[in-house]
Amino acid sequence: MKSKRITIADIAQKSGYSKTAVSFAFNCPERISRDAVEKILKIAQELDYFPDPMARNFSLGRHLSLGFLVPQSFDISMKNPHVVDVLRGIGSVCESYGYTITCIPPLRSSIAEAIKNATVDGIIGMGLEFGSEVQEAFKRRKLPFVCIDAIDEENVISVSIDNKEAAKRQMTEALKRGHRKIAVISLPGAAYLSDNDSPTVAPGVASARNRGYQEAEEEFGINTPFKTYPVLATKEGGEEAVKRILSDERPTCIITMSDIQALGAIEYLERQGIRVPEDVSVMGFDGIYHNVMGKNLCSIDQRGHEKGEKAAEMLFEIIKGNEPENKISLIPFTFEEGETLKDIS
Amino acid sequence: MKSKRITIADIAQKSGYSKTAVSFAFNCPERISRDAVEKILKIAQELDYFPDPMARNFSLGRHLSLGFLVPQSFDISMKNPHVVDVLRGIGSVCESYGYTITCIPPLRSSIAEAIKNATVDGIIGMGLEFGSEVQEAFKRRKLPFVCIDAIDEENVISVSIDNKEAAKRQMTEALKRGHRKIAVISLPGAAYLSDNDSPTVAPGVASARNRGYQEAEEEFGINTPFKTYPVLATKEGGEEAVKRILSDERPTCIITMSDIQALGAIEYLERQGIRVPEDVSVMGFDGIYHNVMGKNLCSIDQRGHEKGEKAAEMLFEIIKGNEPENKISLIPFTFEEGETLKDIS
DNA sequence: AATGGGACATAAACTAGTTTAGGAAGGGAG
DNA sequence: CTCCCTTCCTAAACTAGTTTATGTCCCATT
Repeated sequence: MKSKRITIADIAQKSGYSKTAVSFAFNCPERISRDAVEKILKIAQELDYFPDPMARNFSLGRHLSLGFLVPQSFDISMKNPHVVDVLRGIGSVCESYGYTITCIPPLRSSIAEAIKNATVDGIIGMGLEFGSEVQEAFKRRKLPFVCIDAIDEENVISVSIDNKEAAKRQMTEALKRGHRKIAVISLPGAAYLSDNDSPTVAPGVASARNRGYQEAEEEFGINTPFKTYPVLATKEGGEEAVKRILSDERPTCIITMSDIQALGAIEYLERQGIRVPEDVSVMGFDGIYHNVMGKNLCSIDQRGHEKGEKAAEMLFEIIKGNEPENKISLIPFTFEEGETLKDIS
Repeated sequence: MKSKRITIADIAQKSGYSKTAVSFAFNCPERISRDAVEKILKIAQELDYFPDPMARNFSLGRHLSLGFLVPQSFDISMKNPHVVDVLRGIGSVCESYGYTITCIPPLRSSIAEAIKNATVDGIIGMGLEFGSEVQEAFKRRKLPFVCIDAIDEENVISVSIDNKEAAKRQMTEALKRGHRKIAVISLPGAAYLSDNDSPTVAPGVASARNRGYQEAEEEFGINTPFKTYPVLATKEGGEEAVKRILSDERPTCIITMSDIQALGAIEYLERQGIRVPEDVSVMGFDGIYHNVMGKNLCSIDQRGHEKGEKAAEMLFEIIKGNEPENKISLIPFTFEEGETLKDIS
């Protein structure tokens, strides 16, 4: 007794018209007599029929959806407001195009598997490792693709800020204020692979930023290099990194690669009775928290929303068939003054 | 010269096997000789072929994606961390099922249109108005459907906290601390339609909460009713409401229906030199901000993540064909003490 | 030699729409 | 009366896969 679903053929039969006529009644009523349209729609109404959008999209060779490939598990990714900001930017563009946004988490722990199964017109990746399986998956699917935060990667259309310059600015601001003992809370995974680790892996934002930090130190003539503590871009990551930092020599300034790490760091420090910025300065990165524990967070604003918007717009261009003239699109960043960075000079 | 895409038929031809064999090679290699599988996969590799997931899903009558129907525009919705929290919960369940999450914004400003075009196996709606077109759209699409925050609505499978009780608790805590001049920052849209406004519209969370506020007042024998200021659940909404509140008689306590409204309210108040809680107390609702301007925000924690998880799990049950025994699933809430609510008794 | 079973392969139908190419009918012009 | 042009409509092919029902071949039993 499983009620087979009603199709265009049923409506055609009941109405005495052809499938073509029914299709036209829904999609281009002007190509058919007013009379026929009315009859067909009436019968459709009676039978609670509505054209199946998947069959429709399949037939038309489209999906009406853009994919957002999240770097880690969905749960972790969405805990980072910067990722949410980017998604929001993507979403607002999709909305204006009448597209949905498909959030694509790793499938069976594999990003490549997820790409292979994605039913979308194009994909925006963020913080992606370009391992060979991922490249292979994109190659086979022939899916238009834009990457956020994948500078330095050849042949990838990407959107990001100038991470090296932003990091250089961050470090410079700390050095200008007299800080010399500086710890860096960094990012995990591909992000800290150096350029020559593997030719198929993108160096990622972290190594670009590390170069920026180095350049700043060089300009100040400093040769005691900063120490890095790579952790996930989560509050817990920030806490964990601070624990490790405190078990080493205490720095005067902690530079983080993510506001949410800075949040975790500051909360942990204050719980330990270490005041920010009186005892330790902290700098964020992202520009998503203007206020942390009652203090304005000093940070780099990298306009997540704009990054998302730009990536989505570029992707729509590619889907339309227009290759963008420049592969790398740089979004301007700004340095955000804040109370969490103290002048100790 | 438009290169037609490679299909299973091309691989069948080149390999000398049938379409069936190619299909089996990818999906159930054990049903075909080892030899055939190898040959077919080799040719597929050479031609950069991979089965089209949309055609696959279409053929199998599934989508491998759950829809998340956002209440307002995507941009506004995602600015509210509570919505993000819910989405995160949905996403983590989808991820474990190997599903993607399709975020569905209104299509051409119409939620009904969006539903009609959604290519998903089921939909989770949040804060939805059940206007007749929306009901009609669901009826026609025969899509499994779970609604978050739609208590009181008959025949809808829903997940929420007990909004009336939560609000009653909120108001009671304010009254217990001696507050008598109380302003309520409420929610917009369907949310403040009373029960008899229209039979096709869900009364929504706001009216349930209003009943809770009233009950609390009655228990305290108060007959000067609280005044409500309905605005969007955004920071800007909170600011706007406070402006209006301040142009009326200044209350001793502002109860909001959303933490993000509370955030906007507190920031605006402090910018005006009005201290929280010394001059005015503020209560949030959601339990997403533990810290606002250096103060612990007093709020109701409604476990957005759990709401999302529960809704997704129920939806997967329905998709499997198991109707849930109880239509309404209540998630427990907790009252969060905080420094923004002062005892003035 | 006939029978049975397992392994392997495939033709054809099926998913639910869109679209192309063309046919039939009717009306107006030459 | 013929020709042509609309208007209205439809058969059949097309989207790219899966699946059912069947068939063939080969080998081991009776």
